[in-house]
Amino acid sequence: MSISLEIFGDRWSLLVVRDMMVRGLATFKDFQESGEDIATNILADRLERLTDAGIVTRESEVSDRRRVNYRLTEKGMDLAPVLLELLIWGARHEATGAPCAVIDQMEQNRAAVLDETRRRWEVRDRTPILPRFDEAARPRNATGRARRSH
Amino acid sequence: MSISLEIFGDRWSLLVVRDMMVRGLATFKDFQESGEDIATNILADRLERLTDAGIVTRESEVSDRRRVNYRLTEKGMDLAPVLLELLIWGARHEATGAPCAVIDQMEQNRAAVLDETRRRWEVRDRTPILPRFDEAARPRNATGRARRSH
DNA sequence: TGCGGTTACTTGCGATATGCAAGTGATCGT
DNA sequence: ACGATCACTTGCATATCGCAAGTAACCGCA
Repeated sequence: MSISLEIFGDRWSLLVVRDMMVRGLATFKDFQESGEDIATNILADRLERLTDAGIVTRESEVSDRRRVNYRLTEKGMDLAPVLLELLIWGARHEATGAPCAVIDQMEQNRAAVLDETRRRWEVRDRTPILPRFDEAARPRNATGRARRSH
Repeated sequence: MSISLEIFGDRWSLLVVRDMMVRGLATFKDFQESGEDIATNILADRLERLTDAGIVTRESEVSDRRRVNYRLTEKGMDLAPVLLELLIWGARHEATGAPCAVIDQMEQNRAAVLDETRRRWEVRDRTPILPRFDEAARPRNATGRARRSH
């Protein structure tokens, strides 16, 4: 597991994987615009490392050769249980803006959530499983913008 | 979950938690001697952050006041499922030295493993659940020592 | 009561990684 | 042919890491 942490031992790698898995992000631009505020050089570096580690693959689109699509590999998809547990933990302990009902339901149907996630991956269905609850764009606080301190 | 990664988004934090949970490490010295090769300043920093985050508590021993015991909180223990899944993932994909049989068995008895882990925590039983499979001290390679490159 | 050893840390400092802003080159639509 | 788009680089300031050495509180023992 120490080896795993040499891959994921930073703030961005797992986040990138999660965003691919549950939010359907696939291109460099997707990540830039995702609201995660990741610097472009870091993003490039993390995508490279993840491909080197065999967790994602790079496939450039035939219809538009500027475009590169990143896709999780089998190995990457096998991280789904880890991410699910981390999501549940975060929701329970860290005040992510995720509605309790949604989390409770995921917690009681772990297997179903994982199955559905995998099914979408197999079919290349990129519609997000989860929206962005956390950090910004919360429903019930007035400003919604300009929260930068942490 | 991005919030979780602000806590665990580094190479050591999760490792410290894991070592407390499954190897029964509790003191500063335990970690220094654990073979993880973590620098003392980093260790001090991570232990402080983890206590600040409410994941471990610091309790100085009454019989020997030099000694400080770190212990996982409830919140820290709730990371057990995450760590278990990460362990399983690593064993499957990253050639840790863990025997397949052990992993298979854990995978099929997730709930039992988690129950046992929690029981030991409640009873303050610190005998390790898992030894160190990974990295050093592998049984079947001749040298065993002097492996520093990565 | 003094003294060496133990425990849990700091401190200093060079090396590495991060984050921002700006730039580059290939490709596309018109 | 030209401006826009996409996927990155590059330069540079700042933050974090990691090693080695040092320190302060405390313990056991003479």
